[in-house]
Amino acid sequence: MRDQLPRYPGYSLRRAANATAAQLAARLGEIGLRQVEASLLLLIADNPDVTASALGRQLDIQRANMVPVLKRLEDNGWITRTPIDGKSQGLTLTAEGLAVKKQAGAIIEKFERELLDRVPAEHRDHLLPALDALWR
Amino acid sequence: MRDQLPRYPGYSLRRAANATAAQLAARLGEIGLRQVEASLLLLIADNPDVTASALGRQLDIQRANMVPVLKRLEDNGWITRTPIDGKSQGLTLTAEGLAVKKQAGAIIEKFERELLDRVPAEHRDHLLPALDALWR
DNA sequence: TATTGTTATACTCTATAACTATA
DNA sequence: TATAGTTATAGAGTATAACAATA
Repeated sequence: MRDQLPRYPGYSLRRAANATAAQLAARLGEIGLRQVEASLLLLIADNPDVTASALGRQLDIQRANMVPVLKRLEDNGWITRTPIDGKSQGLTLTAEGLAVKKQAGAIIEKFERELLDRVPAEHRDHLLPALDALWR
Repeated sequence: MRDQLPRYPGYSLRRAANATAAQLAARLGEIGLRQVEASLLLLIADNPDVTASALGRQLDIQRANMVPVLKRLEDNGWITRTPIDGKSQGLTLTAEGLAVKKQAGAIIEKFERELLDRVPAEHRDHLLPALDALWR
């Protein structure tokens, strides 16, 4: 079929993102994690007592949509909430949460290494700077 | 906030794809189109009498999920279906569909040009080949 | 047997509005 | 006034199973 769409970088960007996201989702799925949950565990590990709102801003996820995601992390015993003041609560990993975070981190590190390996060497160092220009 | 995620090309790939997709969606929304509809109009224009199944394979969209999308294109009078054999039907743009396709094509061309312009010159030519390696 | 088009369904992701309580 | 957390809800996008008709 005649298809000019792959010549568009924006189109290929989306296809590449979808393809790689599906691969990572499959790997994280093996330990019962979704991508957003893995991202949250990594962020919370590096930022003890972070608030749900701050995490949402960092990941571009609306406050309202954080609620069910964090509830699942809490129900699994991976995070705890401690009051900061009357309206904010700090999120911190439990020991179990830290163990899962380490697993997730290892999966992600391996995935990202393999992803970069698939990029031809002459283009490899250009990928991240080019992507950065499109969203940061 | 401490955030190591942007150092991962796979993460940045997804963030960049989300950010740029949102921008294109906004522009296509001004003429009442979603991205998948624009892609379909472009593909059908280049492949008269293409089948729904073939389009789905090309865009990685399941047959079942093509039904409501194509129904909307048909309800708007942008495509017509003509029987090929007893079980297949060819899709072709109407004159109205072609007019909308041209508008969509112009929006996409402009969007893609501006997207590439945002990538620093030294990285620009590497973006598409790097992305291609991740999904094609 | 494989393919096409279709229906039904469910799950995820995302966006918006609104509310309470607190800073 | 602005922010944090929450509830409810609606719209997309996506995945699976199943079916009839046809190749």
